[in-house]
Amino acid sequence: MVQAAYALIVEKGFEGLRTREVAERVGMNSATLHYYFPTKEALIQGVVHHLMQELKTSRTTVDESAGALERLRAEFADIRVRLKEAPDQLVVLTELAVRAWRDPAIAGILSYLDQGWHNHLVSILRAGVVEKTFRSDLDLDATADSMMSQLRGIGYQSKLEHGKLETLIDQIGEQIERWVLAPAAGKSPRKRP
Amino acid sequence: MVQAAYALIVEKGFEGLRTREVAERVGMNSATLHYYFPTKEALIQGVVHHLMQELKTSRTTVDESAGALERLRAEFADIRVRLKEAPDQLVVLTELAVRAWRDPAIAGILSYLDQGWHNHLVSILRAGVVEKTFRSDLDLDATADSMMSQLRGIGYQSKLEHGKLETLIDQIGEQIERWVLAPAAGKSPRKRP
Amino acid sequence: MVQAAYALIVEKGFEGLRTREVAERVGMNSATLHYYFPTKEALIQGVVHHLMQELKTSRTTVDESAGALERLRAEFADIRVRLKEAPDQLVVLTELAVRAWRDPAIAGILSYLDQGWHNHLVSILRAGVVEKTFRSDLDLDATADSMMSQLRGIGYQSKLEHGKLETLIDQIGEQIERWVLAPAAGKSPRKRP
Amino acid sequence: MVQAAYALIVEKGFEGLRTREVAERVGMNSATLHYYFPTKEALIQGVVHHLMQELKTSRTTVDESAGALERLRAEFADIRVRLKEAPDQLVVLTELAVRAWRDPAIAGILSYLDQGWHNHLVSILRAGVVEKTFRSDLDLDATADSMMSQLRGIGYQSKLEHGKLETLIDQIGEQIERWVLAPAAGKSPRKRP
DNA sequence: GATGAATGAGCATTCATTCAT
DNA sequence: AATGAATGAATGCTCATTCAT
Repeated sequence: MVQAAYALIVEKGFEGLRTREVAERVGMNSATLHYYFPTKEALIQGVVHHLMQELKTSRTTVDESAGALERLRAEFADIRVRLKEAPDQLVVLTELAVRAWRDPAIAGILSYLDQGWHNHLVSILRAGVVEKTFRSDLDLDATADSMMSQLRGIGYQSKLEHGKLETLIDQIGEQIERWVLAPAAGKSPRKRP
Repeated sequence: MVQAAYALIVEKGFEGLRTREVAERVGMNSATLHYYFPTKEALIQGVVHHLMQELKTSRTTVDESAGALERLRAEFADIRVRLKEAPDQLVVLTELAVRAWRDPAIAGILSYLDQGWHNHLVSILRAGVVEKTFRSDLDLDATADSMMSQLRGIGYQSKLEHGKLETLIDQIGEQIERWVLAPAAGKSPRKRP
Repeated sequence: MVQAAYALIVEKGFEGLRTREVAERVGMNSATLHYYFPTKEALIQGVVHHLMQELKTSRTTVDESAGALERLRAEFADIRVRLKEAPDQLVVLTELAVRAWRDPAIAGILSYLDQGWHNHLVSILRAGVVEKTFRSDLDLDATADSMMSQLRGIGYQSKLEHGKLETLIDQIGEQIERWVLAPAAGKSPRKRP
Repeated sequence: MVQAAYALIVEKGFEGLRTREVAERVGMNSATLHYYFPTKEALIQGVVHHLMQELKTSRTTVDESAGALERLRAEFADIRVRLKEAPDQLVVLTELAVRAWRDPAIAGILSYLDQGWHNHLVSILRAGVVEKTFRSDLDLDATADSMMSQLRGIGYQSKLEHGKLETLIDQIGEQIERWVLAPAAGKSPRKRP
């Protein structure tokens, strides 16, 4: 039900979301749909919450004991996996982001999500600074924000052909690493094992 | 007329665009509007072309003789100026980008625009490499793409408060410069092997 | 159950009567309501019968041995009391009267009620004529009908402020008495003791 | 258009008024109806104003120079004529009166109408007192109100068979005259010349 | 060129009623 | 007896588009 709506949004966008069609896909009367979601808005909220759940469960697992760099790379890996296996998430998220411009309810939810992401990134960066893997003069908040913006930029293009996206992520990942890493003495830190 | 539609899209998004309201704002009958733009799609095309024109005329002027770095910085300056003086352009552009996912006509136009932008960036980067300001091993296409993605990521947030956006651009600008610049002789920490 | 419907009709009229809301107020499922009243019409019938019961039990008590004038005045007193203590009855009755125009079932019930009222009034009037308190040339049926019409007129305004209604009843009561009473020799018949 | 709605209300009451059906009767698309009356409420307002117009134009004409009694009788004659020739007016008016209980907009219009009627009656009564046709101790306001209530009571029964209504009006008319007229010296005031 | 009027196809939502449990 | 879930048939209203003038 929520998933039918979800799929429909992926296909036709919020603009093309029709309660009738959602009901039809689930194989129920449109009145029945309204029995569960009294209003279209409520249905959308359902979709939003569904998406939130999916976004919260990260796609990649890292040891808590892992180093900051590894955890940072995991972030990129996460996006990479999502882009490949569940690009729909990014699609809906983007539609949501645009809709949030005019819908305070969605804006609220999204900003809550962003806050969590921001904090998560900051904690990684801070850990990196502490363990001296990352530059000591790193502006944690600003760097987290710029990372988010860059990753978002990628997400916004989730309909691109996959190959191009891979290259994009790699390049931006490297760029960020180069930005973040402490200048190592003698050997290059940015080589991947 | 096109401008009224443009303004309406900024205010309410594509979803909230009504031919009647556009006509009303111009002070004409909605039938008259349909005389000029036989279909809503045509009107949107008009808006798209209008936007294209505005996007093409860059907001910052640089000497043709300027160095590559200067020209690169001008790109960022351009976004910064737009974000301040004409954020509407970015708003509509973003809406358009999302709509392009399902509308091949718009997708075509946008990809044409992107092509132009890509080529422009590549030419800057190539110049930088030639004049040895930029790294000689730079992947021109990939770097141009990543720049575009990053700048787009910023544009997508054009409704953010202006202060935060400034910081964002600065940070990303610096990041890209660090990525692109040739290692100065002797003490560059960001050296590639 | 019937009372919940009754109350709802008072609040929102027949137009605003929803089976779901009735069930809700009784604290039961709307399906259960339909178990007892298979149709909305049936529920309304229930309300009608409930109202009939309440209307039949007069609000004022008079000795059977009382004089015709006294019994006539009791009729007015009855309305006056109802208007004060149970205006809802008149409200529902009025709604019902209007509905009866198109609903023969209700029309039947109401006309039965009217018949009873008519006969009751006629019996009072006849008694008055017999005991010579009332004019001998009184047209019993016509007078009863006109009384009913006048009292109904009052009932139809049961949402008026109470003070005005009191005055109205008094005035009309006096008027009817003046009409009905036999011309007394020498003194004015319309003075109340 | 308004007339179709008017007719529909007469037939099925406000409860049975459907914009679609109104449009259908006029032979137009229901969207066209909404072009003229953007909302159902607006359509009803149209009906109300139409009715007001019809109610204002009295059905009987009396010389301005006529005596108070004659003018009073004209009032009754007016109702009698309406009841015969345009009972619909009374039907709709009654529906309106009931609806006014919950709809302030209609309540306002109706109370405005009542005010006019009240003033009109008072002016007749006052004239009668001045010319000494009517009792000098007449409470003008109260009498006007009671007359209105009584006439309304008749209107509320406008679906009755015509014969009964005639009798009703006559009886109540006589009653009111008896109430209002100054006691003539020597002969009964209720005899009609 | 311009417009008032008209319209078809839809849309979210409502509501009395039904049905399996 | 009771109920959660389901449903068909509306219902008021919207909107891009068309058409006669």
